[in-house]
Amino acid sequence: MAPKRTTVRDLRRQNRSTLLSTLFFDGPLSRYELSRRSGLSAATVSNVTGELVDDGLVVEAGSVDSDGGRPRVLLRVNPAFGHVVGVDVGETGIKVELFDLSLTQLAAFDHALSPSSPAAVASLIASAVRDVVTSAGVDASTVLGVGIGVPGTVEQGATAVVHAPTIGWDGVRLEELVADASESAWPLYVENGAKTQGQAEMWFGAGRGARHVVIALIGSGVGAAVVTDGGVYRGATSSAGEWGHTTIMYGGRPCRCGALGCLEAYVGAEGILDRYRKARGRELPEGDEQSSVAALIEAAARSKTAARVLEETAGYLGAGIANLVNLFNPERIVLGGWAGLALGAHQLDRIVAATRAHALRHPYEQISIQLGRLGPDAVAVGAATLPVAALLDRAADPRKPTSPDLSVELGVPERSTRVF
Amino acid sequence: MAPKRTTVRDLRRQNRSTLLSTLFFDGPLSRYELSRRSGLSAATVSNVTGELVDDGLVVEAGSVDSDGGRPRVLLRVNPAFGHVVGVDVGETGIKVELFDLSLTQLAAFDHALSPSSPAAVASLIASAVRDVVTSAGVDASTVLGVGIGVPGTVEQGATAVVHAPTIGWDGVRLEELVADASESAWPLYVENGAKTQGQAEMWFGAGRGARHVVIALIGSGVGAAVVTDGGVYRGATSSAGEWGHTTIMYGGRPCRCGALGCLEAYVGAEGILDRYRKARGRELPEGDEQSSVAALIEAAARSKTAARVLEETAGYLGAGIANLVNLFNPERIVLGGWAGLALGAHQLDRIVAATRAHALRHPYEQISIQLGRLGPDAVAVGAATLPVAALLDRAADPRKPTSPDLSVELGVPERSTRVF
DNA sequence: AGACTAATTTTAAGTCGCAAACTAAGGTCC
DNA sequence: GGACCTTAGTTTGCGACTTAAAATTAGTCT
Repeated sequence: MAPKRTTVRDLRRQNRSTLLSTLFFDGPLSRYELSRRSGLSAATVSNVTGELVDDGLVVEAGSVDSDGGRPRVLLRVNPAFGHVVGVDVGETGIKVELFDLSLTQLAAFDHALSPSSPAAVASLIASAVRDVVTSAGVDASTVLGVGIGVPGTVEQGATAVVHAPTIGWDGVRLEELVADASESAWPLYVENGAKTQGQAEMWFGAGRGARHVVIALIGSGVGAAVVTDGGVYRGATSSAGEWGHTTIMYGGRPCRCGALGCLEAYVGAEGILDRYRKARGRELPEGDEQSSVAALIEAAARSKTAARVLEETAGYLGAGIANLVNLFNPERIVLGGWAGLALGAHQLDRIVAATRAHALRHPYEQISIQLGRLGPDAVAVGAATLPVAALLDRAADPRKPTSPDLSVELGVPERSTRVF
Repeated sequence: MAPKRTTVRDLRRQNRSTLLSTLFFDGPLSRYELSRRSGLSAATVSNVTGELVDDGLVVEAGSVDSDGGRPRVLLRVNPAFGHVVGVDVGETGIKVELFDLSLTQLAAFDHALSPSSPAAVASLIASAVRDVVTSAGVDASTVLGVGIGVPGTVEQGATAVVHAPTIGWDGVRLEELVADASESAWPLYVENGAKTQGQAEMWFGAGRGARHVVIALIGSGVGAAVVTDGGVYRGATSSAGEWGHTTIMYGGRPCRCGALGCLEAYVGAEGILDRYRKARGRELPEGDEQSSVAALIEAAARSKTAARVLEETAGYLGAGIANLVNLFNPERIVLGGWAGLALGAHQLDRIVAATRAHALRHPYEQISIQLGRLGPDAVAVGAATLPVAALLDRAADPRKPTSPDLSVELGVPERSTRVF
């Protein structure tokens, strides 16, 4: 409630952050160009970049002719300033990947995960992170933080609390568990996997350049990451964006969440296959969800039943997307997730048509609907962006608190929420 | 795209704004208390408030004993610093109200409005504003701005463009039309009526103190104002929050927007009455929508049909609210609009139960569902808050551009978007 | 009246960004 | 090859800002 005070020190912090972020996203730039883009005077740019270079965050990267004058010296974020780790906790396994600051992958580990206690998962995460760091020959002290994407909602507070019904977690203090299981005191960032995947699409995929985007993710379940004004929208307790459990057919099919008529019950892989099974009147061939959905799409070329199920799916999905369009008025919709990409590849026209039929004309005219561009590693990459976002936001090593006294006074360790 | 530069001047502006806003919302406060709340040093508070007093924005307001020391001098926003006008453009008439800076109503005019051209409406607005100002004996030069709430979406840009299908407006540049029809050059703020009403509930009604709120408005149509992080959410082109036209029953009742199964077709007054008509099998007695809905609610005590229609309505409405809960994860839902208040008064328990049935447990547990507290003037009051918000945001007379050169350079006149 | 307390104001110091002057590093022209 | 131009980046001097500490002000208590 207390409005945040603004001191003269925040100026510099903010300008550091602005310049560092610009360098990060828009590649090597000269000081001159930085001045032009940020509106800051050349003098200030010179000062601030000087500091950033002294701190090792930024390095010079060659120079470029300048139409008959002193050549411009290019600056860029130092990829070797530090490393970040992204963890994707899935329902059947965990992925751990190590990146440098430019999010170039240096090493990756996969671990199968049989259902086990949160503490066991936490200690697996801790040891896998340590392994991936040592296996890449990276000095542990250069790791700036570890981002963890989990399949459930994450309450951000003094410590992150995870609710993930699909893996039986309810109120798991994952951040504490992992910290206890680790020897190193790397900052941990726990976030919903759909949100980390969305962030990855924003930074490196189909969301680049836009400020209002909804990334719709369809796999076995259905979720969404809502980006408003360039930042992932979290709501009051970080569980915003539960698109899969919005009602699209009042009184309709039962959903695994217990309610009736959720979107997920119609367009989630499980829902699609179940509808196909019913329409077909007999069991599907054996196989996991991904291959069954692929088989369904392939069958649509010959089978009227399969084609009709897919058409209906496109209709439901379009209506669901239209709801997002009407409520959030984004400039772009990104359709992702393995099932979303599969459906999109064969039914995008139909999906778009159904969206148009259900959305209001004005917000509909603003959007473009695109397929996601990132592969199955997007959750881990997105998780790894979390410590990077903290770095860009503070323009300083995220491991050192800006002002220890203040954070004690506030009671809650400050954590970045803006990401872009 | 260009990140905003921050200069040392912005510091003072921001601190002025912080202190002025604190005084506005939290009533008379001493400098000492301001220092405590803002975190600013006593010296800065003294400096800044001194300026604000010199500028006439703030006045002293008595003093309070201080347990045996120098008494605290209370400060408050000067209600007489200026006046603001709120206009509610409805489908059947316009309301124009004049307020002082503390949003105390000084005068009000109502005009019936038969369907007429946008230009005619604009000139009626212009003359009604002039009339209400002169009739209250207020000096025209003290009017800080005019807020206009309209029944449609408003694209905010260089000039506001209104799309309001219910009154036949499509792409009306209302701001320009009103400016042309006025002699005075008061700043105009055009905004969707649901959003202004939501803002009124946030400042003075059931939304006070919360930062993530959805104000659901049910009248003849259905809309919502979504407040995220204390500010009204607008989306990419300001048409966010079109809750009424989200699909809740795929393939269901036709809606006046042309789509099938919109929430509005089920819980908007028109939709309710139409469903009642069909359930009853014969025409309803003559009467306008408001009295017909009142009659329906009254009939529910005796008539099973009427009771069932209301129950069903509560069910649909609860599912619609649950969608808002799942997507936005607010801390509070405010149910408003004349039909919303009428339904809420008699069916709140049922609505809450239906919401619980359709929402995910975690976000559901965060919310409280309340009835709106403001009456039919809320749209006009909310419209009048727009120039006040601009004043608080800039902590300076909103009629004078902060820096004319800069706004020319930017191409677009800066307009406040944060409101709280 | 004098001591004491607590709210403001004044003062001195340090930070910040900016405009203008200045330096660096290259090219062009003769 | 040297005078001169062009463009990039740095240094300098200045005004604006916040802060901590000291001073002042305005009451209460004995």
